[in-house]
Amino acid sequence: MNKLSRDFYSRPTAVVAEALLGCLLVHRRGDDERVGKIVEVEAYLGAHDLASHSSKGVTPRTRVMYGPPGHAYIYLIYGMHNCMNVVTESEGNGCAVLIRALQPIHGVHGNTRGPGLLCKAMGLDRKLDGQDLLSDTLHLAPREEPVLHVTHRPRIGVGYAGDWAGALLRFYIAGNPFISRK
DNA sequence: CAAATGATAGGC
DNA sequence: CCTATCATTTGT
Repeated sequence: MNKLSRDFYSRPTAVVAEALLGCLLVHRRGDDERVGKIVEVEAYLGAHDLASHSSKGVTPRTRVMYGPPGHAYIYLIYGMHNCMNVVTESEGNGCAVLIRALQPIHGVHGNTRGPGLLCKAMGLDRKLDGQDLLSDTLHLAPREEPVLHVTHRPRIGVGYAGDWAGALLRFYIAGNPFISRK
């Protein structure tokens, strides 16, 4: 199966974020298998990161984020779009990596340039919130080719986060045509 | 630039 | 209970 291991996720969030670039996201429902290559991510740190949902502490919504690593944190944003994250570090830390864009590999139809769009194209929604990423239903697989150059930028849409708004925690594969924005 | 659209968190 | 806000997308 070649899934990324629990240990892969149990590392500092920014390290995991960069390591996820080029890896494959696999969602299986019955006969339907959809695979996309991760080309853009953002790291969300723990309670001290004002851009992170975990800065509100443990709530019904952030429960999964504060749970053990290697699980999916999927939430509804703006009443209409789902966003998928991967929980990192260790239980109680509230860290995760937002997947922002994919390059379609197999069985994926539609636009995957943006966190809401890729969830729609991959068939991901909140029913998968808390899903174990070592499962067959939803998991990640190692990159098949090395990622040569990574670009670092401030995260998108977090202008409310004060000093954290400018942190260079958005990473993408330089030159990849499936990035959500320049 | 503004609307769509509903869950969430915080205030009262 | 009430309401401002929101890790977005789409159309004008």
